[in-house]
Amino acid sequence: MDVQLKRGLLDVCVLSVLKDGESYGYKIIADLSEHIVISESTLYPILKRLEQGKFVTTRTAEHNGRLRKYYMITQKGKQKIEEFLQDIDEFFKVYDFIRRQN
Amino acid sequence: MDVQLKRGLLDVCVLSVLKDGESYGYKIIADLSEHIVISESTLYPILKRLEQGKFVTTRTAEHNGRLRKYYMITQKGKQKIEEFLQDIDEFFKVYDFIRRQN
DNA sequence: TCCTAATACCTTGTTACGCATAGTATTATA
DNA sequence: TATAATACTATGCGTAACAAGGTATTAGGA
Repeated sequence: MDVQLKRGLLDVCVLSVLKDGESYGYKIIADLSEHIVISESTLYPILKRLEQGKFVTTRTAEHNGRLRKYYMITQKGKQKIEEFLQDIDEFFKVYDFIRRQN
Repeated sequence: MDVQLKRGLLDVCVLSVLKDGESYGYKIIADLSEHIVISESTLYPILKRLEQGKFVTTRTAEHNGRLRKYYMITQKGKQKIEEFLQDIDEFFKVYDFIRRQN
């Protein structure tokens, strides 16, 4: 997908995955890959941002001798999804405008 | 609208306005303002990019003693709109994914 | 007459963010 | 024993929105 179009989606995509239950970096990429391509160097900064903004909380747990950082969506995170779903109406209206002559 | 969501739309919005006929900076802002907020410091770099990418051509003409730079969409510019309208399907699919739990 | 708004263009600097590349380390598998 | 998979992180680049500021002319109202 076009990079600029993705920018409006990636944060919410990650939150949306976490709404199904806690997850961790590597798995989020795998789960999202069916719907949108997201690389590690894109996801981890997003997760950091989301954590700093209190849209997610984290816990670190050992799994097969390796540390895994689990991310859980917060109430604020769920609200952000809701806001997105409301804001998107404006997007659709502009889309209709662009499509008007076709 | 959310800045990140806008990023996928602004270029195509400008091209879309020009598809109705040639126009100039100030008027493009006015015409678009019904649909999307775009400031001068956002539009003029966009117009420059579009011109460099041959999506628009320009002519400068005097109007009431002032110079106006008119922008006209090219075939390549019209193609870019078409590509957007095709790409947007992916966007909608991701949108459906985000909306799935609601 | 003077001032403000409107018209019309442009540049600079800041900030945000996607992503390629690279680095580290462990476990599973062929 | 080597390679793929798992798992996380940091650095640097390029793109783009936008606030702020600058220049210049014309129109209209006080």
